[in-house]
Amino acid sequence: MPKLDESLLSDLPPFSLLERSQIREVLDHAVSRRYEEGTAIFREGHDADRFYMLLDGYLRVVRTTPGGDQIIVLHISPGQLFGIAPALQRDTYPATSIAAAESIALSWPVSLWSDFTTNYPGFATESYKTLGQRLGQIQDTLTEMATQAVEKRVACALLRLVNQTGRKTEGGIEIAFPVTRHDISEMTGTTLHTVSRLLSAWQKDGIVQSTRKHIVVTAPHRLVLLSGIEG
Amino acid sequence: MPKLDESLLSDLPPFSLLERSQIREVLDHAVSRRYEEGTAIFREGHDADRFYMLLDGYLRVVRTTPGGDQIIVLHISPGQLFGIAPALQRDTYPATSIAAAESIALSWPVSLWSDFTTNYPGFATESYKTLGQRLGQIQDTLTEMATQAVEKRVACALLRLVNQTGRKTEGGIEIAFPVTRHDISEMTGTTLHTVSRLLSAWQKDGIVQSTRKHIVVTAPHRLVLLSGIEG
DNA sequence: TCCGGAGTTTGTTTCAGAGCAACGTTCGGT
DNA sequence: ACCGAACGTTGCTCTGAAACAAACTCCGGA
Repeated sequence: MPKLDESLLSDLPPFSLLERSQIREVLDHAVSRRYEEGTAIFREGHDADRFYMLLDGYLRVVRTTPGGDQIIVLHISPGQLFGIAPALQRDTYPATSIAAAESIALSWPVSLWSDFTTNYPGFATESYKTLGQRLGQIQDTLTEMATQAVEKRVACALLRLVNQTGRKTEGGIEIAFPVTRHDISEMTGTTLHTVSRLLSAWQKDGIVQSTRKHIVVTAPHRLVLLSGIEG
Repeated sequence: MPKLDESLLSDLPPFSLLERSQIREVLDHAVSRRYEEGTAIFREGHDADRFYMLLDGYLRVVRTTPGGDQIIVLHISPGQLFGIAPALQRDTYPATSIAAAESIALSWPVSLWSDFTTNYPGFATESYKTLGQRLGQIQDTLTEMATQAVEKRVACALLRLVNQTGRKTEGGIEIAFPVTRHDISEMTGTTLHTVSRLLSAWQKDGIVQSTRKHIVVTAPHRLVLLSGIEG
């Protein structure tokens, strides 16, 4: 295993207040690993024995119903902690996370969690902040799911992807990792058929531009309108 | 303000590991207040300046969409912490909480949060545990909302109420606080009409027994069946 | 080069459940 | 005792979106 470079972490919020030597410690305890697209990092219900930080790539966090239906609860972008079940006194992961594109993540054994929170200034604060954001975000999704029609939900989902992972290109904002119609249907609780129809219609209207597994939003403002008022 | 009795808190998880003298301290900083049915304890978006513990009664935690639709995110039962936005570094409450029945709650200024977590053993642990449970619960609801048909959702909602607040009576398990059809519709993202129809049907089948604002589940096992497999 | 599977599109059918409307019932206040 | 408001029930209509069905396209591997 090659030595990890300290600059990997020094700018990321949970570690940004640390001394150089502390970052060294953190890295020395970390395991770095690469995940191919489609690979699971951990699975729902398994022993929560490690916690993670995504360095590169994108993940989807997924829940499965007893009936076999899946839904995508949220996406993780580089620089975010995930699998932080230990912070919540859980002994088992509440969801599955899967690499949506080739990804790299660091991980630590849960036994270090309390060390991290007590010894490293800002780490606990930042972790709980992410947790708070995530809780709020899920509540948003829930509310949206309960009250909005499919078209608005899909518009919102697209906007969320764009805000979280979008990068500017000529002709619009591009979603930075592979997304299928099916993925979007699992974010919005609908069928891939309906999503496909909506995207086709929007493409005809010049709002989006999509090919297989790849979406560019050409007119974000018009998508905001469709999503109902505020962005 | 009368002196509060120490036995109020000594058995509740977040405080159960504390010395008598520590409980005294906690109580001396607390403000106790009574809320009439229908009163808001705090509202979405307002400054998160206090955190709370429900001593008696029941609360609903509610979110409102820009379009004016409401949904009930969760219910709070006696002994639970709520309004713990400060634990998540939020400066504003993410939802509104309303007394579903006459209720009594203690509260403390947020400035004490870090004192509590550092000085009182078990307090931090227990708080984050509740948080974790709540996050898991909301993910459950979200998944359910995204994948299940209305009938199952309503059945699940009823079972959740029963599990959380149900008490045995002759002839079934009774939900311990006033619930309207409209409330249930706001828990399940449907209309009060549909809920009314379902309850009528179930009453005819002898599964529930309801009068205005009051529901008794007479055949919980049959409701479990309707909710789809596991309880 | 061909094959198979994954992803996508589009048409048609069907129905659960929202929307609308009207009425009945219970409750609290005066 | 009465009134008005909040809560609940039920019938009818109509539509959004699921379900079913069938092809088409792209991609990677043998």
